[in-house]
Amino acid sequence: MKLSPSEENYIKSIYSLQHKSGKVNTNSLAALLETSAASITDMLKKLKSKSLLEYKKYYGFRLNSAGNKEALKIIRRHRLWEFFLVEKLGMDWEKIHEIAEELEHVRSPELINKLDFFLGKPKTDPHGDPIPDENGVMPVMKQLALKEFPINRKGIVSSVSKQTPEMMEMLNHYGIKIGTSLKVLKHFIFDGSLQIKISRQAECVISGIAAQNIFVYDN
Amino acid sequence: MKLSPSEENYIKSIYSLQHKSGKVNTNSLAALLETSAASITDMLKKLKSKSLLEYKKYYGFRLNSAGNKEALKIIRRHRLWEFFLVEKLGMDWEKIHEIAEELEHVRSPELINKLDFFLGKPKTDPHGDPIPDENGVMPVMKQLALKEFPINRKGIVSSVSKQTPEMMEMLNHYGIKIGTSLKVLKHFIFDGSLQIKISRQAECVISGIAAQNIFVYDN
DNA sequence: TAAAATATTTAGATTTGTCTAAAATTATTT
DNA sequence: AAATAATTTTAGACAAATCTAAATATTTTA
Repeated sequence: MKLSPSEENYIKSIYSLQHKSGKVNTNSLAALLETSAASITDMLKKLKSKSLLEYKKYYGFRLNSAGNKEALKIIRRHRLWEFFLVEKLGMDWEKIHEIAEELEHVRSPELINKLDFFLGKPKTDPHGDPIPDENGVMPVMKQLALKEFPINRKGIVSSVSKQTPEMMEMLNHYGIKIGTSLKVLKHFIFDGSLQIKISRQAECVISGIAAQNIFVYDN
Repeated sequence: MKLSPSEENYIKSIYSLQHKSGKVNTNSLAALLETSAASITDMLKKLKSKSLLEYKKYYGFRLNSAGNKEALKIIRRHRLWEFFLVEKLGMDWEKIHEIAEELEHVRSPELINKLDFFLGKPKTDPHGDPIPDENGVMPVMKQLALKEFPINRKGIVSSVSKQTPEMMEMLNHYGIKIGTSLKVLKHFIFDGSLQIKISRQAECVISGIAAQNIFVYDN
């Protein structure tokens, strides 16, 4: 199946809307892709004709299993390149997405599998999002809000809900990054705050609100 | 200056024809790009309107200094990616060109400069072709046919003239690759053959014809 | 349940890069 | 130098991906 960069972007965005917000419709997709609703309709017809999409006029649409497979390939490429850009080239988190958007459209499977190997077959990208393997299988890792994480169990920070500058400032203060290892020591019922131990640092206290927005893998 | 992948491919090909064969005309460019002469004319007008090209109808065309600069940027990206594909991912020589053709169109300067640094600022790509630096300057390295290389001086194999399977078979037999370090020990006048010492191997003899087609950097 | 609001699709145009076939220009040959 | 050959350009068409504006369908609301 040959796909143009544009077709790939639509597939990826449909996949993303299906999984993040559940609801996918012409307008939300147009908003995400910053294009017109008319363009969405045009492309839906095209993707349907390529058998990647179920689509009925006015009724709705959704990726079929072939479309899902393609989406997972694109996501795999995107996330592996993001990992490369951060871990090997040392680029900043904020700058990598745009570049990975371009690199992801290079469709050589051999390239991607060798890149995967070179990077040490990472399970997650720098944002903590899982990287599908070469069969399109997402590694399933139980991910919990730090707030819900059991006491005295070692966890690995997997993602944060909003990557605002304010959030980044706070994480920076605590010395928390994706991949940071930590433990919850105690919950204070009074204000919902938590006492935690971050690896190689002294114990500290973090607010309940913060702990709701930091996600951790069981480990 | 924003350039589409297609425009970049034209610029690169014009540069290549100008430097390799000297003569650039509509038909030779059409042959190289595997497209029609009419398409060439169309693009020449466009590149002229973008002030990258001098062009007079029926008369001829050539990159101006802005066009040359763009060409060198594209070549830099291409060769750095080729180096990456071979040296970091371990891909085969034959497969890398096609992939680098795609990667080269990702135009982020920060990406390319970080990649350059990550790769150790290589001077040449896996084929031995020089990689322009970030100012668009080609590293000038004196390159000589092995046949003409002075006796008892250390040289680095920089390129081979024809990359035919026959040539590759022979190079493989001798254990010669791009980057291989060697010395010429003796010239046999009788048949033009040379006795050479390849690093970490026993001395051996190579024919004059072979030695005319293997190029070496002074070192 | 009509009317109004919202969402989606169609119709027709535009841009980019390409094509073929014909016309124009330049080069070569007799 | 005229005829022929080769090269280059133009004219007009096409496909992909987009757009705006109008038409159509669905949903909400009063």
